[in-house]
Amino acid sequence: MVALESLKSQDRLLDRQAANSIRRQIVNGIMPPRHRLLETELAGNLEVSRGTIRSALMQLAAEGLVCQVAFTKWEVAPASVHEAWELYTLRAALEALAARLAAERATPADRAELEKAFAELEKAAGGGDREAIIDADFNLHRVVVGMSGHGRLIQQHEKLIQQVRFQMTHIGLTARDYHHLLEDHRALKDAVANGDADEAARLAQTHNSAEVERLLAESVEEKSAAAGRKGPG
Amino acid sequence: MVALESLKSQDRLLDRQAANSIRRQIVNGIMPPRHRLLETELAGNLEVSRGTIRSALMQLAAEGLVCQVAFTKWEVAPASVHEAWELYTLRAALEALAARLAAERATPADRAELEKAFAELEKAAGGGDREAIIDADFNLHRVVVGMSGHGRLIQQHEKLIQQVRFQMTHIGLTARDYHHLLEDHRALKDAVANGDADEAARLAQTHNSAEVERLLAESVEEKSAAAGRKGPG
DNA sequence: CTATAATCAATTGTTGACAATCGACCTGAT
DNA sequence: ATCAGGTCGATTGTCAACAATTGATTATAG
Repeated sequence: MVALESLKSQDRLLDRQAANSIRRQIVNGIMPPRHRLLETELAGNLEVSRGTIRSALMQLAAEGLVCQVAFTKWEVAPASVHEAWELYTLRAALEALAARLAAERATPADRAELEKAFAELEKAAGGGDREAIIDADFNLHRVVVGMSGHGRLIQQHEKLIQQVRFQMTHIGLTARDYHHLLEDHRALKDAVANGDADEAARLAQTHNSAEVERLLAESVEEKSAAAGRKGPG
Repeated sequence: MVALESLKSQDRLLDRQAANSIRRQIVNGIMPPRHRLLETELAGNLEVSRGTIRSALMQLAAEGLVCQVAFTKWEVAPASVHEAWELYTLRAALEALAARLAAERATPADRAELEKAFAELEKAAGGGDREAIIDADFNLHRVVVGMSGHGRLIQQHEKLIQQVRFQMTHIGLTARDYHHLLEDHRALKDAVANGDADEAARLAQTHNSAEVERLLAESVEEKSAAAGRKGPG
């Protein structure tokens, strides 16, 4: 199965593989924001030509993980509260649409997959493994979006998720307490499964908006703390 | 001014210029949906190397105007009612968010630009030049989105608009009567200018949803007409 | 005549060399 | 000491040759 998957002609291409490798390093925080990327260095590390690396970097730029300054340099995208704000507002809008469509079109198979994804999240929350919870969380959202039957939405959302993960690891956005997290997702799941499109859209919207609020609150906190440290001293 | 614009290092790059050239041909309907693109041919026409063309095609693929089949071919994206449906639902979601943000953040300069864009639309509608009306329409939306101060939203929207134009020219989605079109936009403009965020979001949403409805209605019409022609004959 | 396998031309994928550009460094004048 | 200008190394942009893959064509066996 895995062997067959990896033979998809897309993943055989060297530039895709290179992009995957670099993407992993960015999303997992190995390459920090603003980290400079040298084509020659990457080409050496991954043992492909510069042209191939160039192609990979262009893909990552289209995904918003890398920035290009023409004739000058490539660098890992910046991380900031504003970037995170952009991502969450976009995410709220896209997931609201996805939830609405998913609720309208849910098939029995979809509902089963949704329940399974939620059960995984429940299990992870019970276990308390932070990384597992985050994965299960993202995966549940991915399932909902997948149910929308909206190709562009699915694609955009996937890109968005990668960017969110990147920002999360560097902005240090902490997860909410697991009880609220679980209940939020249960409500969303139920609305989608019951075909209540308006409610599903509303929940998806507010779920993400809540994250934005927390983000901005934390950033104000940090700012005032920083001001306190270096302010009237 | 134009000279300075064209010196922006981005537009100096050959692959960007090539992408712009090909994009124009796709969006203006010179290259029809599913039209095959040969790297060598394009390279010959535009007098650049194949590598440069390849880079341009990758950009256009990221914009959704071109599809790639690995090891096999490039072709212009397909046009269909489903594609158009995806674009309009996405557009409704993005423009609703943009309108909300624009209403919340509008500055006097923004409001002036908005009024100007609306005046242009009014003038075009009075003139009756179809192409001019479409341009002014898109431009008004562009201004609203620009007011959002949301970089990713602006970028996504621009890509979306290009795809919409492409689908429009091939699906043959006709413009609504100018009176309704104008009043819709006036209402949106006023809501944004008055800072009524909820109303602005609602209007942006419904304005686009109405287009989807018309699109689907027309397509059903066509289908039944086609069925009638070849059906019980 | 059909189905299967081998062949081949057309096309895309990858590479290394060459050209253009930029920013840092150095120089020298005011 | 500061700032304008020039030089140079490092890096990105572009190209043309080479390799790999594909789908169509042809040959061949049943």
